[in-house]
Amino acid sequence: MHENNDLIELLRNRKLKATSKRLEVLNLIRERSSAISYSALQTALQGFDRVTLYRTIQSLLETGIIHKALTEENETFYALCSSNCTSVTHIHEHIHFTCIECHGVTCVESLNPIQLSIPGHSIENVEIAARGRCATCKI
Amino acid sequence: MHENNDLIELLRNRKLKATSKRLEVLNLIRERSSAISYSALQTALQGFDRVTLYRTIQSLLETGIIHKALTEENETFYALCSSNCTSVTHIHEHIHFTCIECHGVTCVESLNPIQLSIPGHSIENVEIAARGRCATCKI
DNA sequence: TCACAAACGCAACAATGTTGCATTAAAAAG
DNA sequence: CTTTTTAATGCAACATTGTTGCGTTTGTGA
Repeated sequence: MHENNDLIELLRNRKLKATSKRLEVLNLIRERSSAISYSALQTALQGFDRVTLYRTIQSLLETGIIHKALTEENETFYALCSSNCTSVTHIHEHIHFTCIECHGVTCVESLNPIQLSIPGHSIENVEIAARGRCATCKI
Repeated sequence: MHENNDLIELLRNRKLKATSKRLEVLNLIRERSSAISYSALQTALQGFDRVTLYRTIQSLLETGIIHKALTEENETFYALCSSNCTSVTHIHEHIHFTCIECHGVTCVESLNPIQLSIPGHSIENVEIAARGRCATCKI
């Protein structure tokens, strides 16, 4: 393992052991600009035990290292959290954008911060999923 | 079957046969104020074949009679579409609100219409999932 | 009422979720 | 640096949901 010092620190800050499996998973998620689907993770991680992948994802989710991207696809997508997420604070201001052409899922920042209010309800956090064409597929 | 005439019409408009199974499912979805989870559907529909439920949901989704509610829960929730949805036009302006106390999922209207724009991207539709406390659980 | 197309139920298999437990690897202690 | 402690992994096993094919049943239009 080479340039993983930052990932190792990321894990240790969350009291997770910096194991080779977790580093493999995190490297995969980090190295792409878009979110990665569960099946893509599986495919890339040949020889990885199914349960290990399952539990690795769980612990990374719980500790705020990665997050799920809500999409209308039937698959689950994962992406790295912004640096200030923890198991307690786990809030993203960004939008999960699904391209209806290439099916890539990316985290993009919204220009204008979304301010929602629903009468009688208290709102803790808000997730936004948009569908459309990404810059590459827009013709 | 009693007051199902409107549901029968709804199905026939979409060129779906108004079968007893579909009416059962639609009645369940309609009769509650909140969205219904897959497992709740299954529980309520004892003796329903699993595949039939699966294909019923598929066809109702495809024809714009019901829609999925995106939530951060691990379950899928379903709710009736607004009356003008079809297989082509399938757009909702409302928000899917998940209560972190009672775990109910409801479709609520947003006060101010959300206007998003992402540089370089074309946006076809937007889904918003909010989490918080509903009016009942807000103490 | 009949014929046809659509929907259903069953069987079967695939993919993913989930738990317990023995083994192994990482981190902390000495 | 070695030992001890603790967490993570791999395996087995089972649960849940997704998905397809096909013969039978049901709804609908002729």
